[in-house]
Amino acid sequence: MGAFRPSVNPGEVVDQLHGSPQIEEITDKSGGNQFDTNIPNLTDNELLDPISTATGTTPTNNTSNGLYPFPISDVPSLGDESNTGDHIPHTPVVTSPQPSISIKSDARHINPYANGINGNNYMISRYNPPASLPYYDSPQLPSGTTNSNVKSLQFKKPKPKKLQNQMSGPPKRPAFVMKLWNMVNDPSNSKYISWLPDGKAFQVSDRESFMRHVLPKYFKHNNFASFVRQLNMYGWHKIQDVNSGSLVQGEEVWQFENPNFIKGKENLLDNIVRNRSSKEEDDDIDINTLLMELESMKQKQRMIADDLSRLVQDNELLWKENYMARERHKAQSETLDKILRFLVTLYGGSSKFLESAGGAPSEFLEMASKRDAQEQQHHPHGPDFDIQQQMHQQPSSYYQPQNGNSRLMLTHRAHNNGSKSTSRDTSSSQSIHNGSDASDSPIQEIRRGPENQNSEQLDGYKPYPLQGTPQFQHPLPNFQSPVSMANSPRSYFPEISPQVPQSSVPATPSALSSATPLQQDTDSHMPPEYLMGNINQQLNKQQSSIRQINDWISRLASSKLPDEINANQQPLMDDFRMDDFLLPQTPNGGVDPSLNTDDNFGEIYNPSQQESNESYTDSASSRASTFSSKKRRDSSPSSEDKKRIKQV
Amino acid sequence: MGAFRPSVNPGEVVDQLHGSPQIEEITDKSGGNQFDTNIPNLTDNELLDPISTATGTTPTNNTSNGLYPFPISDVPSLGDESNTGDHIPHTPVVTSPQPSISIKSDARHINPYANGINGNNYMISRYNPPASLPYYDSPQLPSGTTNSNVKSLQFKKPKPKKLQNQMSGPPKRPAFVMKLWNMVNDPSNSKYISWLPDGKAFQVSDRESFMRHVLPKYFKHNNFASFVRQLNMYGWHKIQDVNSGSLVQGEEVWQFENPNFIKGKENLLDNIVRNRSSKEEDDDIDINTLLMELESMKQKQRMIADDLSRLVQDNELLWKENYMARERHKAQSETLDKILRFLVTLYGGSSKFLESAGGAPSEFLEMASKRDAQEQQHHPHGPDFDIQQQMHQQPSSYYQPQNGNSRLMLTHRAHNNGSKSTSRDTSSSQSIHNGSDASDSPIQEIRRGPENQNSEQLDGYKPYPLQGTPQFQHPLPNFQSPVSMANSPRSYFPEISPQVPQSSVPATPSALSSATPLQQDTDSHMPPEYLMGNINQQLNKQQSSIRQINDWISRLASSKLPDEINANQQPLMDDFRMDDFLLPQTPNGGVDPSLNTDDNFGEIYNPSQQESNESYTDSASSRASTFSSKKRRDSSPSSEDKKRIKQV
DNA sequence: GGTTCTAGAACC
DNA sequence: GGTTCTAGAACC
Repeated sequence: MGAFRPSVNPGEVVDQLHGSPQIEEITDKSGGNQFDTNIPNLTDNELLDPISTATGTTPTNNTSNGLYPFPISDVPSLGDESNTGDHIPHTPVVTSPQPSISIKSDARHINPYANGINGNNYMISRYNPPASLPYYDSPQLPSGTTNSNVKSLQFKKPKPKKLQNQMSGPPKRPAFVMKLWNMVNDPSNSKYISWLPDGKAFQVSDRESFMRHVLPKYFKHNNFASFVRQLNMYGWHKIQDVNSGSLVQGEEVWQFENPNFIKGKENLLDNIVRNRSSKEEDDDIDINTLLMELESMKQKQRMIADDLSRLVQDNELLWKENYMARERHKAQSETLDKILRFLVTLYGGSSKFLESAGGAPSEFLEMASKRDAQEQQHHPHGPDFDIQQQMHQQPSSYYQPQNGNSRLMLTHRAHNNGSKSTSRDTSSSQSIHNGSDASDSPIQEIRRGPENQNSEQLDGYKPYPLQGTPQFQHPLPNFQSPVSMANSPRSYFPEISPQVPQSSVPATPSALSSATPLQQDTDSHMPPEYLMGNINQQLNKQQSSIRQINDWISRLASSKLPDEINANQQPLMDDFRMDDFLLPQTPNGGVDPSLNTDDNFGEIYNPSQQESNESYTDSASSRASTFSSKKRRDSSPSSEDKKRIKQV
Repeated sequence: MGAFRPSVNPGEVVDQLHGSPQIEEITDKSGGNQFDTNIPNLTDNELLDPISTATGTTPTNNTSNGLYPFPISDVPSLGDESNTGDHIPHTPVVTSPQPSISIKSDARHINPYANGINGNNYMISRYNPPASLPYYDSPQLPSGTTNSNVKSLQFKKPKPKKLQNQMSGPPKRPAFVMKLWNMVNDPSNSKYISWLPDGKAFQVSDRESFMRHVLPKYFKHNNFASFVRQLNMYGWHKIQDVNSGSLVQGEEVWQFENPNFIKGKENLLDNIVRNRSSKEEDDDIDINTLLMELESMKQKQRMIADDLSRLVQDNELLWKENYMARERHKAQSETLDKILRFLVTLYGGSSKFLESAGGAPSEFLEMASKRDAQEQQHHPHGPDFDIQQQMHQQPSSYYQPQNGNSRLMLTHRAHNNGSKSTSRDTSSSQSIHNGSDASDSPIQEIRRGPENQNSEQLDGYKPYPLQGTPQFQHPLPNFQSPVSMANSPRSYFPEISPQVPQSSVPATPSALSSATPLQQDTDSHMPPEYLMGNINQQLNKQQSSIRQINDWISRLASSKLPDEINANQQPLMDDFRMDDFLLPQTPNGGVDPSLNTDDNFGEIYNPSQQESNESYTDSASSRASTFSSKKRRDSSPSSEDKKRIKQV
């Protein structure tokens, strides 16, 4: 049952506020009155018939203990005028003998029985029932009614209503409810308080008389305001009386209704509960948990931001580190190629050597040049992999992996543009070989693509393009940029993550982003196994290349030398066997089976990569490992070894 | 002036609540009274002398327009009993002629004038003044008084009090305040409302008479409750009367005080302001901004966590990538060393070559073996660098950088333990050279330390220890662990960040950590320039090593061949000049000056690292770059070159 | 800003 | 849970 909101013209609503019932009170005049107003006094009829309530609470005649200072025994002496008492003492609960007007209305808080000029002249109640109140679930509540009490609506968790029926024993009804129930149903009070004809509300016809004659019988006070406070506390609401101010009949009424306080339906009283105070748990945890949650989140956010900052710095360094590792690798590869080519130049002319080696060095070189191109096809994303949409900031610049070796490699120009200051700042520490700048130039690539024609100017560099693949020409963003992933070079390496979302951190942290983040729905992270597979593939390729080089060297060493030095080669090869270098051997001369695993790291990692002069001495080690100490002694360029080689 | 809290014994406090003044009201009886109570009626003396208020509002005799339904003209007909009117109409403002008891007290909210039994029997006011109210800044407020109204205390920003004195014109005082001021100061109302003797409060002696005779003259209502509501709204507070219930004198009093409502001090009225409603801006923004801020922070935190997760994955991959790049580099270095050693083996015996080359290869190798040890001293943290306290999870296992090349290198065993499944899962894709497992074993290190004796079993591997430096034997934590930095391998590389805090993200996100995070105070991030400097140093070392190798090869090539093939070498060297391989040259044969920058990336990066078969053809490129096409043609192992070499 | 109905809060 | 003082909220 909700508050009825009749759609009357507001202009037609007569202001009846000042004719509405007012609060009155009994004033104890037994001690004398120094003022000139005469307070009517009452007979003691009603006070001699206290009605026991559900809790059995009745007023006591205790005036001296201070707990109930209002003396019941004083009431009879309050005045000298008797009520025109027509009430029936101690009759059982019956329906109100009041004249009944058979107007039926669902409009609660509206008094249809007020003797007003216009029965349709409704007064709109000011009470906006909170949505959480269980007795305000009525669809009659106009949709336009909004409750702006944010605290009570938004922060109070709806409490599960405890079902009284499932409790053992009779339901415990609040004392006030039972007092009121008895009060209204007692015919002896019908002059002062009575049911409305429809039995859905009660009215207090004369506050003053009610206060004096009825209230003290049930409560420890005769304060009408306290009575109203209790009514409100238990869910009653005043019905605005449209005609209470007209005073045509001279009747002022206070009418209260409660959807669970219906004449004759005592069981409904079980639904009447005292409105819980906001003090008990709800409000406190609401506001305090909010505060704590906010503070906790702020702290966590700071810590996450710190982690993020560290990670960003790590990442920045790692990208650079990777880039330079690639460069080192490349430089070494070039050196290797150069050496090989030099050896080929030395021995390549020997057709006899090539045949005896089982393969032409030129073939190897040719194949080696192809190996990265072959690796290209192992990439899950081909050259046509579409990452354009990820690059709307720099739509025409992205890194296209061109071979396995340069998978994470940044271009020179891009890197220079992105972190020029960093590299320049630290370049002062590198001048170890200064004074010979011209000779300090790095090793240059031998094989060059046809388009690398302007590499003499650094900024004009263009990478060698694969056919049909766009080039990576634009600078990378500055690595120094803090949290945002948008500036991460990750987006330039689509083979790591095919879906690189833009930065999800809003630019203005204080702005509550009404737009939902875009990347939340899909987990774009690449499984590490995938990338590790790539890396391992590259590693395998790399190892196979090295293996081939060593194999070639081995064949070169074991086979006949070129024609020019062919005559004396045999003694050398008897003593210097390249297999000793290339294959790990057990002490008994066999191949170490423990090294023949498919573990990549086991294959490539050499734990004894220690730089020490002792490793070149015979007293270095006696361990029976891959190489026997004898073999190691043989491999060291000792004078003895050189001597034997020289014998060739 | 705050609420006074006398420290009386609570047991001595007499409950006077029910003897306190009550709310009363005028009931219009002009239309007849159907009830049996007699309401005293009033004379119309007072109503004929309306006092104009500050706003000039006076009740009108309008009974028909509905705006002021209480008819003033009806009042004279209300009753038949006259007040014992001793008031002076329209006299100027004078002090109350009431009998004055010269009790002076600072105890506000306490009625010292109540004719009680015990003047010290104070009633404690229930009003806890909010701290934000400007008129409750009194130090008299007991410190033990706590206000649990969190909303009003914690979330309402203190509004700067607008200074009325700085406004132009006379201060605008609220109408209610002026009405009350006039009301209390009008001697004609002294019977009903008057100053207390000390002039710091006023009292309403007889509510009923006051409501009937005074209120309508100033307000649009005769509702005492509304009057009290206004009083509360403007900062008045009821003074608890200890003797109001004793009724010894029969006098009931409603006494209200306001620190800025003092008899004779009209200027204080400027300080009386209506209590701002919580509806206006403050409460709404307080609670709504809190909600919005919370939601915004949650959203941002989700997004930051996503970024963090991505970065962690990136980092994980990059660490592995770096590790394997190190391995590749090492394997290449070993290959290079092997080739060189082979060459030394081939040619080292020739003392003539060594002398002509200007340096012994063994010297180079020796020096090369020292170079990383030399780099070791460039590390800012020596072997004694204390990172033990960062490793309390694995206190005895950390990575000690042993040389520059392995700066980021993980140990084999550690890596295997950490990500064994990953490497195993992807190892199936590497069996390109399967069928020859024994021969597929990786290249082994030639130089071995004395302690690498059990490397035939992979798990028993021990790295070669530097003297006095602890070994890195324990496995690294799993890289898969999500956000926490504690599991980052970063802590194993102290040269990157000397202070690696433990994870700052609490394990239980919902727990509001009372402990402050440890790492917040100091920015432990390493400047990138520092690490870049290290990297550049390594790069320089690496480059210088390669330079030396090339230099050595160049000398080797340009010098006389070993004795055995010495006779025919000269024609080869005339055509095959290693300098062409090693130094970038301009088309005119000079060294390309554009490459002689101190830019590290420019030094090491070779943009034309494209693997293509075309790079071996003469038609590959015509760019005038580091190598002329002629030189490139020369460098390719063409049959012509071989032929020339063969001529040697 | 005023009036009314209702709820909050403190104390009993 | 009851009583009292005060404040909130809606409407005027």
